[in-house]
Amino acid sequence: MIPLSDMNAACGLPLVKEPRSADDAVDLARRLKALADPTRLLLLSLVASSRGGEACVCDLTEPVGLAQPTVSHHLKVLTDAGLLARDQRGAWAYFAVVPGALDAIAARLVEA
Amino acid sequence: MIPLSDMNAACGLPLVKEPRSADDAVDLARRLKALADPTRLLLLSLVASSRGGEACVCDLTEPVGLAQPTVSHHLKVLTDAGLLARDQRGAWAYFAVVPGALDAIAARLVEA
DNA sequence: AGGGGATATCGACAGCCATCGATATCCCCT
DNA sequence: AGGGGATATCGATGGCTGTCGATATCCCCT
Repeated sequence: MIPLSDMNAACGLPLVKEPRSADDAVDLARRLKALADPTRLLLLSLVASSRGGEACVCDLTEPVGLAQPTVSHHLKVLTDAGLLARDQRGAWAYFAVVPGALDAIAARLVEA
Repeated sequence: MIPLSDMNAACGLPLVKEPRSADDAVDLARRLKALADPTRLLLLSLVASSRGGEACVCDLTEPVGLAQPTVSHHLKVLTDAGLLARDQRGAWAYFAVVPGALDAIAARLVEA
């Protein structure tokens, strides 16, 4: 961590508090990219509002009006970003919203 | 607004609450896209942590390590998304974070 | 009026991404 | 074992986007 005084000296910008670190920006941007898509926001909302808080791909394909591989792709993006949890039960894959995941991102958004 | 019962009948998905509307998803995704970039998160943070809560382009070019047109482009994206306010004072353009803009997006993220 | 500095716009280019059809994989049931 | 259904992966494609240099615009100062 570079001291605030050194950063001021380095870039000449008068700071009143520490700006977000570059690493934090990269990581947060990666998670926000997963959310910054209408289809994925819709999928997230559909899963969250489903009975039991979970849904399988076959339930989601028709509401979003996209082909099955596309829906599967979006669910993978959301899962890789830590927003959805995947639970395989027999031939079906059930997806549920990871508790607190959205809140954590929202908190990082407003904290700085 | 389609009643919840009708939506259940239409898509067969058992819902326990209303999912996010498609229009809301499109609008929120548009704003999140503006945030889903490391450079723009860094710029936002740099502006917010600057003395007086504002900074001009010439102050931001060096900290982010990008060319002036690129920084200007990112600031325009953030301004168009309602996250930054532009104030022209003489030859300089000062940018400041719009109060409550980030909080509003964070709130929409967790509300559903 | 003219010159110099700060910012915005333009055109181009490379890389990423959403989407699809086709196909592969996996699981259950008979 | 084999068939059928649910899901994941692959390859291709069109569109979007981050980046830059060059240029235009605007403002101040002399």
